[in-house]
Amino acid sequence: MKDKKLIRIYKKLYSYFGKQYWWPAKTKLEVVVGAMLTQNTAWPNVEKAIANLKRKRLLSFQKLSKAKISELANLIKPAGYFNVKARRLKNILEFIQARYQGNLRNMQRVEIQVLRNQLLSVNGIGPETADSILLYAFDKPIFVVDAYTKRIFSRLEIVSSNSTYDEIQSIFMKSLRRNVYLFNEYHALIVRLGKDYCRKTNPRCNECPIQDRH
DNA sequence: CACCAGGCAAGTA
DNA sequence: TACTTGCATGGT
Repeated sequence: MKDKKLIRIYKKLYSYFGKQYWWPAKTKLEVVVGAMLTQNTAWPNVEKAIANLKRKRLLSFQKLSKAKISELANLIKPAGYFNVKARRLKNILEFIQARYQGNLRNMQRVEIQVLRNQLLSVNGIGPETADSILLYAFDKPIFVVDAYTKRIFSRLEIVSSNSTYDEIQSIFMKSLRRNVYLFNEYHALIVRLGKDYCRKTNPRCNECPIQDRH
């Protein structure tokens, strides 16, 4: 199924907003940590939490692994849900230690669907977090679906409002070339659009670059 | 002041 | 299977 609409919308967004330069992190580990912390949380709050970890020189695999959950919880407070997220960080760290000897480079070589299933088996990693890690930490060609994607594209009647994560993902991946750069920018552009334009309280909705109501 | 943010898991019927 | 609720800080 060759839906050109998705390509058209991508081009519109890209020419309107330009390149988004995601993910805003230097290392794979920082992407993983950021992906966990940003669950249902505004990015600026995640930045504060990560800055706290960096200030304590804790943003390395070994240091994070040694840190107590209570210490992590205390440092990541600005990102919200800090008790839950500290536990979840430990879960992914323990998984990487057990399965990959704590070496993120070992994960890079693993086939995408295999790695995706492994990530999904970790308590605290759902489909969006798994796919964010795959795409933005490991450069795997997979499309990240989030709340904005669902809302905006269901109002455009490209997906239905009761579609599941996998259904929406499948629609995007069937109509787009399997290309890491494209998937990277497209998701980032959707977030940009959703944040800056497409919300009820925002009067700028009129000047929305894809010309519709979301 | 209310609302919500780059979700997820666990509980309920 | 299909909802609902808890988790929590900080920006608008």
